[in-house]
Amino acid sequence: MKLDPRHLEILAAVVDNGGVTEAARAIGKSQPSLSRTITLLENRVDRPLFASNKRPLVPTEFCLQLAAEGRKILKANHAAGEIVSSYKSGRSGAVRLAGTPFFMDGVISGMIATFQTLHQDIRIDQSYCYPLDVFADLRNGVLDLGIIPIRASEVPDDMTFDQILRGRNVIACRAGHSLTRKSVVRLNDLTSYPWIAPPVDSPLYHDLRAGLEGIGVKHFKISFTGGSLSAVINVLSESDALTVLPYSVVFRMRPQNRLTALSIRIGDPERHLGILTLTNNRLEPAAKRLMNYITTEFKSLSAIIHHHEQNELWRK
Amino acid sequence: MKLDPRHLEILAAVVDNGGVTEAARAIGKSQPSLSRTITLLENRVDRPLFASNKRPLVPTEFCLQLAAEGRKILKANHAAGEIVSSYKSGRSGAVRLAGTPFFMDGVISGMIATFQTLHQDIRIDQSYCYPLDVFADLRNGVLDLGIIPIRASEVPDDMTFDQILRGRNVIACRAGHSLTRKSVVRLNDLTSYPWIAPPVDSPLYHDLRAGLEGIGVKHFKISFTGGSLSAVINVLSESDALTVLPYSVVFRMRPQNRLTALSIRIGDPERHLGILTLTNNRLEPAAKRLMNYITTEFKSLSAIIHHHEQNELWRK
DNA sequence: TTATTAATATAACCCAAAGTTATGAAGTTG
DNA sequence: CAACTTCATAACTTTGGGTTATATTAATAA
Repeated sequence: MKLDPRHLEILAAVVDNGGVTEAARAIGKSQPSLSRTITLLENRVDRPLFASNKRPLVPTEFCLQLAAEGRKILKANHAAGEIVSSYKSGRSGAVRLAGTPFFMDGVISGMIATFQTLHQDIRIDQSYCYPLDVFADLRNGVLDLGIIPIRASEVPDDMTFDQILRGRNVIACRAGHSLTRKSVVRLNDLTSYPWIAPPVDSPLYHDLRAGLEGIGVKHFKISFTGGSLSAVINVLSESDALTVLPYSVVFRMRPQNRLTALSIRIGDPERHLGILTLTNNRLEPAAKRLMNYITTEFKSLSAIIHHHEQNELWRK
Repeated sequence: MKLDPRHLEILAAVVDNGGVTEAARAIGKSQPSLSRTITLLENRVDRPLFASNKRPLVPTEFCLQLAAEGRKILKANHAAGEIVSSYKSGRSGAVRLAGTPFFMDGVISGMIATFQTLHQDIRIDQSYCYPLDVFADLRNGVLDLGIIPIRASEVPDDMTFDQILRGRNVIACRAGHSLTRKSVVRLNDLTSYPWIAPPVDSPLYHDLRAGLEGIGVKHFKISFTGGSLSAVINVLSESDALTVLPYSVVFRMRPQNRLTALSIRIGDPERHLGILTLTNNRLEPAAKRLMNYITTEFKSLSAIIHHHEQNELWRK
């Protein structure tokens, strides 16, 4: 005997409200509607649900048992509604984001941490990849947000790019490096130190080569390559090696006092950090929330960096 | 956000069966029907339930959460179905029956006890009343079965009477009463003992008066009246008093060896014990079951009584 | 009993949607 | 890329839930 779960819901409402009139008011339907549903259900189960000829409807034992099941259905259905609105409002959900490793580890992961203290029910799946992979993953739907440095002209037609930070790479070295004491850094200074290279397929690596060549540096020795940001930082801070890093990453590590940036800009000044999304793929509210959060965080980060530059770095 | 519980049921089925095709087979509907339900639900919740462009349908996190609720609904609904078929088959239910107190206590209650060991899920609401009340209670639906002694001509038009035992009242006294040793009981013998009268509004009381007057007894002293069967039995067995009881009641108490019946029939030979029901009121299967049980029990009781009469009582 | 009141049942209608079959489109697999 | 499987769409029918208006009926008061 297969029943309509809606009928059981209504039955529960009628029993719990002591009659069809009240129940109708309670669930926002008309009295005749409920009345007929009850009759229909009675026919289905081939048995009366309420004592006949009683005006404050008095449920039979049988009816009470069914109503109990109806109550369970009502409860589960309500829970489902809660889930939906929780996702709708972005209180729950899952966001899949990916980005270049050094940015992710150096800046984004910290932001994600604070974001998650605010939204425990939003799950974040973070992965690392370079622009070309981000394009592919966004397109086949395994990714919601991509955080990458890119030139405006490189943004594919089907994607939207929201810039969050002006791109700027710097040459980084350990705090207290002898180069930091020089007021002017010459090319010779750069080539005399070993270099740590980011992963070879990363934009940073490209910037390293192109940037150094751009300022006339042709030959330089690479002492270490690959690995994660923390590996690079470790090597960098324990040696006199140089590397190229996004300035924001260096800036964020300022409190640790392990590295510093030389006042030499390097890399493509047209490439900026931003969030890449599929234009036609309406974002989950949760993803939108995270995106907004990161955007505003970067706004204040930019402001602080700007302020800092005015007061300290360039005054040196 | 109010969802259709049927949609959640179907969602659960699809998730649990790994696709619409299998789910459709499982719940006995067409594949397009489920497919469209899913799309409809997706529109309602304004969010995809399955990853797009995947052929063995892969549910989203969100979908899984909703499906979990759907599973609860499915379960409750199934339980409701079980309740219905349990009532349908008469395995569960409630039976309200009433009858004259002495019959109920003396015969019926014992039968109910054994019936309930067979059907624990059938609740029995027993009460006591006399024919006129039984008529009324059957009519206003507070009673399913009435077990009363009645003449065929007295059965109301709207009721059905199924005889279960030929009526016969006897004069009862304690076992070992001096009257039992007399081969012939004369009127004088009857009037010289005190009488215990059943409740004044009972048929038995009427039988007592009418019966004694019928055989010429005009004056007799009543030493005790009212109370329940057990009170009457107690008084009867501790004294030399006489009373009128249904023979079946006396017979059933035979094993206790507390009372015995004199070989004098008394009362209305046209009035028989039977089960009274409303003709147009289809009985609950549970009630029908109890009715059948009582009927067959009485059949064997009659047979035993008959056998017993042939061999013992009337041979004295 | 009868009149009043409140609750429920019925009627007649409309429309959303569930069910169907037939068919098209899109992944998956060899 | 061809074959296969699985899902989506189209077009149509039918069920039944929603509505308002109205009739019944039970409880209550007079």
